[in-house]
Amino acid sequence: MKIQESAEMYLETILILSKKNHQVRSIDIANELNYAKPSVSVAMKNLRENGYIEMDSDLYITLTEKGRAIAEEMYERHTLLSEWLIFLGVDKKVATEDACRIEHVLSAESFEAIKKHVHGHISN
Amino acid sequence: MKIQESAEMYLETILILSKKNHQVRSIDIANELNYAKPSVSVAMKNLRENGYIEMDSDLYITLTEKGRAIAEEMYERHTLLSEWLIFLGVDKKVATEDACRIEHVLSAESFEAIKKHVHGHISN
DNA sequence: CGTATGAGTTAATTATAGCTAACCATATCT
DNA sequence: AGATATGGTTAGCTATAATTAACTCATACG
Repeated sequence: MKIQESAEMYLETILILSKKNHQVRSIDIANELNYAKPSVSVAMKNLRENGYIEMDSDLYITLTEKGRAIAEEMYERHTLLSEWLIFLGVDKKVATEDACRIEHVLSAESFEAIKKHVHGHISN
Repeated sequence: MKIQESAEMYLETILILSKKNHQVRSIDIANELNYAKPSVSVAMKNLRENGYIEMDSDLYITLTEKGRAIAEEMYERHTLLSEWLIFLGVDKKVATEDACRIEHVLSAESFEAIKKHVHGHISN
C-alpha cells in the first residue's frame, strides 16, 4: 500500500512535536495542524494499523522504524525547501507553506538534485 | 470559488492540445491524460459552467479569457520547472512528472522567485 | 457525590475526483 | 436497412480525507 500524502504529513508532524515536547498525543497533532479531533483519531488508527506508529496504554504516540524513516525524509525535504525558498527571497510564512506542499509531491531523484544544487548556494 | 488542482490540469491540457492540434474535443483530453471519457465529460461540464471554457455546437472546446489565463500560468510553470529540473540532472520523464505536480501547489511568490533564480542559470 | 473538563472514539456527512456500466446520437460501411 | 464505431452523457460507485454530532471514560473541582 502506497503511503498517502496525508499520512506523510501526520508522521512529519509527530516528529516535529516529539522534538519540542517529549510526549505526543492525538490532541497535540490536532492543535498543531488545526484539525478536528476525530480527523486525527481516525488517521492515527490507520497509521497504527499499518505499522507507522505505536500508542502506549496512555495513548502517547511514538514513531516506528518505518514511520520515522518517512517522517525524517519529509522533515529533511521541508527544511531544505523552505530554507532555500527563503534564501531566494520568499517570505518566510509563504516559503514554509509551499515547502509543506512540495515536499509530498517530489520524486527522490528531483529532491536529491535540488539538494545538491542548494548546497552549492547556501552555506550552512 | 477557488479553482481546483484538477481544473488547472485540464485547462493546461487544453492549451497544450490546442497548440499541436487545431481543435480540441473531450476525447482528445481523455487520451492525453489517460482518463476515462466520463471523467473528462463531467470535468468539462464544470469548467463550462464556471466560465473557463466554451464548447461550440460541434463540441469543440476553446478557453475563455479566464480559462486561458490559468492555462498559460500553469504552462509557464510547467515549462520552467521541468527545464530546470532537467538542467539539474534529473531524468526528463521524472522532471516532467514532478513539474506537473509542483506547478499546482506553488504560490505566485515562490514561482517568481524561482523564475528569477533560474534565469540566472539557464541561458535560453 | 455530582458535575465539568479533557481526550479519544464512532458514525454519518461532505467535497473532490476518479471509475464502470449503460445509454444516446451520428456517421460510416456493407 | 442494419451493424459497427466514435464521441458524449448520465447515473451510480469508489477512495481519500476532512467535518460535525454524539458518545465514552477518566480526572479534577467544590
